[in-house]
Amino acid sequence: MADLARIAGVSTSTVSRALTGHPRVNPETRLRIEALARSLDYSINSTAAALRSGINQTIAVVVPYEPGARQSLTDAFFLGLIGSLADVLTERGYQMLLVRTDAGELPGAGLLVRTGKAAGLVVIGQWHQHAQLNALAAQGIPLRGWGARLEGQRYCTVGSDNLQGGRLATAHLLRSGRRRVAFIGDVSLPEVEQRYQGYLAAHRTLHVPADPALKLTEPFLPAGGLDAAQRLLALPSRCDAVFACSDVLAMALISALSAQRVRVPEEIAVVGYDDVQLAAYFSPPLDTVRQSVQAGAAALVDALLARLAGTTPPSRLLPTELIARGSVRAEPSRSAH
Amino acid sequence: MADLARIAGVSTSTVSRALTGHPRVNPETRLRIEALARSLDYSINSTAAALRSGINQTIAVVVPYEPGARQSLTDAFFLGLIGSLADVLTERGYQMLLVRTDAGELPGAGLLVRTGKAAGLVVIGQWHQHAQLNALAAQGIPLRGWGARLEGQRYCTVGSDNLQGGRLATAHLLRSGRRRVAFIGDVSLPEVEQRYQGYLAAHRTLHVPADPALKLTEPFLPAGGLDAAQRLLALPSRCDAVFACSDVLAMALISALSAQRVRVPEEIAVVGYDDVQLAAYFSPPLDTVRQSVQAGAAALVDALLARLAGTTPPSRLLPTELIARGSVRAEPSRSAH
DNA sequence: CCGCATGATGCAATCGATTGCAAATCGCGC
DNA sequence: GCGCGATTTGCAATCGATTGCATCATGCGG
Repeated sequence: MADLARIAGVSTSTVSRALTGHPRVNPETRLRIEALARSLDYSINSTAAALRSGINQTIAVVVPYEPGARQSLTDAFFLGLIGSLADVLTERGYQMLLVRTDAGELPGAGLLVRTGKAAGLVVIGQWHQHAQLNALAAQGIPLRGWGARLEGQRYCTVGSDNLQGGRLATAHLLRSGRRRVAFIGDVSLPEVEQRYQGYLAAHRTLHVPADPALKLTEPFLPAGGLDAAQRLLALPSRCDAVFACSDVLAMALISALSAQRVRVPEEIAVVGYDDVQLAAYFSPPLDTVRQSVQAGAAALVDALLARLAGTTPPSRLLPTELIARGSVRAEPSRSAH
Repeated sequence: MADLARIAGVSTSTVSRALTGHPRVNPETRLRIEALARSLDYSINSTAAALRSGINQTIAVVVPYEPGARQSLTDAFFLGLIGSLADVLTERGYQMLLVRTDAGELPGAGLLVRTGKAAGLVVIGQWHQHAQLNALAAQGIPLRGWGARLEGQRYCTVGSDNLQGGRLATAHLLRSGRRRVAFIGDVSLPEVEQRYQGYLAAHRTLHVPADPALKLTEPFLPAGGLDAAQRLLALPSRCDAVFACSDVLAMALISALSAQRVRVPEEIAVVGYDDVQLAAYFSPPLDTVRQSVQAGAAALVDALLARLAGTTPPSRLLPTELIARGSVRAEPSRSAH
């Protein structure tokens, strides 16, 4: 910048003001400087600018992995959410830092803000780190998380209405005449627990008893779906429907069932969760509870930006929507049997 | 840092040296300063450090969107690649900036490096921006791209061996006895064109004539698969196999075919490309050409870091692998019919 | 007891911008 | 021709570290 100033015959102050769009510069000086900058292809060093002005337009999206297990980031729903976050942040004029960290080291993510790398944090993922997030929030780190709203929460979250989602899915199955609905998911995760509560609520509302033996704990991985199929088929009294807590789980389950020549939806109806892109093209096309990644990403970003601007909006629950396609009741136009 | 120095009774030089692990500090002074820093929970401002030292440990991953069309980032393969890139970069001690930009503005991505936001670029995505990438590379921007190797390329790419992939997929279909194999993909994309060349090569090798009428141009979107199904079924002389250039395309196609009561693989065999996570759980389980996102991400990062270190390794072609499951020949244990 | 090698620390310049305040310039009316 | 307000521009301090070089303390041999 000093060079540029010398060549242009002005001071660096003027160059700085010209290039940052400061109003107190002579318009023609600005034009001259801009042209010169372009011809030298010079552009402002953003590190120095950030240091001096204290303004930071980058947000860190933190995706913890389970402590120890360095499993890679593959979850279809979260990947989609990351894609949408990138889009939304770009649109809002922010940069996105994508950060993987051990869930046990989550408090260390606070450094991203304290060291000035990011203005705030969006935490994404399946985790049990309620307390750690609270600690971060207590340190004053601007923070928004995707997930359930919990008791004693000092940070603010955005998530879909899991209770409603669980209720919708389960009611859909019960209303189609199913009576023994299995639940697959890891209820140690708050979001899943809430879906399970929805599952129970639907049973209560429709006066159908829920059999605790049909609650299967499985991780959010394809292997969980395969395992669930084994366990369901080994049950003394078989189920006639399954509510799986993610589409990936549901698809892996259906795949394992059809390998065992169990027909879906005729013998066992299945509802998933997330509405990932491929759910519509599965066969049978998957009935699922949609949580919109676009809406979720936008809500997360807006909430964080609001926090950075000083306001403190409450946690938000995004509505969920049941998408009926063909894994509960075969649609006449699609059924291949 | 000045405060910390005052409290510790030393100069900021010493604090800096203690905290960055400089050897010329008394070990016990260092311990004292580290303890103090921890108790005040102070940590080095990385913006200032980066400014002064000129060291930048962040890499920008750039994902262009088609000019004008602000379509959101949903491609399963690229999302998976992004996830793996995040993992690999973290492991190598780098931060990852995820950047969306209009493909027409790609040269602007050079600013990320010139302004000091990132040390180098990884460009990901389906694009026609050969010339623009060349321009970036000519400006001296450290750059690696995912994709095909092209004539006159001044930047270096990492990609899977599309020619081999196309050949593997097509030969697999022809060897299963199919004689009319359709090709679905957008050959204006270099990677797809190479897969098409592989498709032709396989026909030549196996002495089967390739019918140009079976080459359908479709974009990499589920809608492309649906459209392809319509067009294939409307053909005067039907095909008995399809090589689809992505798994998403293949799944959407199969979904549309079964809605029309065309059975896969009995009537039409299908091979996809990518081996996305859900391909194995589709029904029928999808035969596909695997490109490993982990290997791809690692190769991209290593190539870029090598470039940053001054060496210039050549472009790399990663091997592809055919995964046979059940969409060409039904596997006995899995067939549900 | 002195000189010197060695290791630890401090001084001050520096990275590349931004910005409050002062100074310079300009135009215009009296 | 002078004074004054409004614009433009420049000076210099500042953001928070890093680092070459000088200085200081220490221990040890002579």
